Amino acid sequence: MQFGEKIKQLREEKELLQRQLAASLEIDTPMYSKIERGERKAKREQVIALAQLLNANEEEFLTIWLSDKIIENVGDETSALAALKHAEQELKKKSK
Amino acid sequence: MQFGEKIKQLREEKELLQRQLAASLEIDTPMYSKIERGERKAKREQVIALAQLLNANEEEFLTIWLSDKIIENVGDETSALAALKHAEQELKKKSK
DNA sequence: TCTATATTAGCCAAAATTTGACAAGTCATA
DNA sequence: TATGACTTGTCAAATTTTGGCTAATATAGA
Repeated sequence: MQFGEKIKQLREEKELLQRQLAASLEIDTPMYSKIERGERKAKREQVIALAQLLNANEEEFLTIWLSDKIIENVGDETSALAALKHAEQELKKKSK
Repeated sequence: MQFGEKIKQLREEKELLQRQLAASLEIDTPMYSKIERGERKAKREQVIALAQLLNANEEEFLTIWLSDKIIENVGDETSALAALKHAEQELKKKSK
């Protein structure tokens, strides 16, 4: 599940309109539409705002949103999976 | 192990100078130095060229290099690890 | 010390990417 | 047709990245 799908799903469950969420985020509707379709990426604060507006878990939202960014920049490299695993190891090192 | 450390290690084992590799890559020495220290990131073709120049495995080089990019853009998010795992799952879906 | 060579630090402008906004488009429904 | 919801396309402004230059620092040998 990607971020755009996620917020679309929740928005529809709550029967909200794009323009309502757009207004809350202080962006225009086309921009919100693009975020929902993954054509543009939300900024961190917007992710947080959306979690609140949609009564969702902020951590989960950030996780999915970050995951989108990661996938976007590994592109279609064949070594993508190996790189992800390598990155995990490096991250664990860093946190120690 | 990050990309910069890796090429530095191999370069020193082979007793090559930064300026020699820089020349092969057609960049100046300061730029090469920055790549080695991770201050700048190499471009894909440079990674491949370096693998050849240092008799190293191209796939491995690309993996480490990609991993650097990933780590750079997850920044210091607390959800970084979870995002990596999530991204792995999404990637696996995509490849199916 | 003096010199030469290797490496690093800082800076800047050009190039590339991202961003936000707008106008106009489609689609469905009354 | 008319309206409301959403999408598409385009554009310039803003931001980021890039490449390369100059100067600083370090290191080793004469």
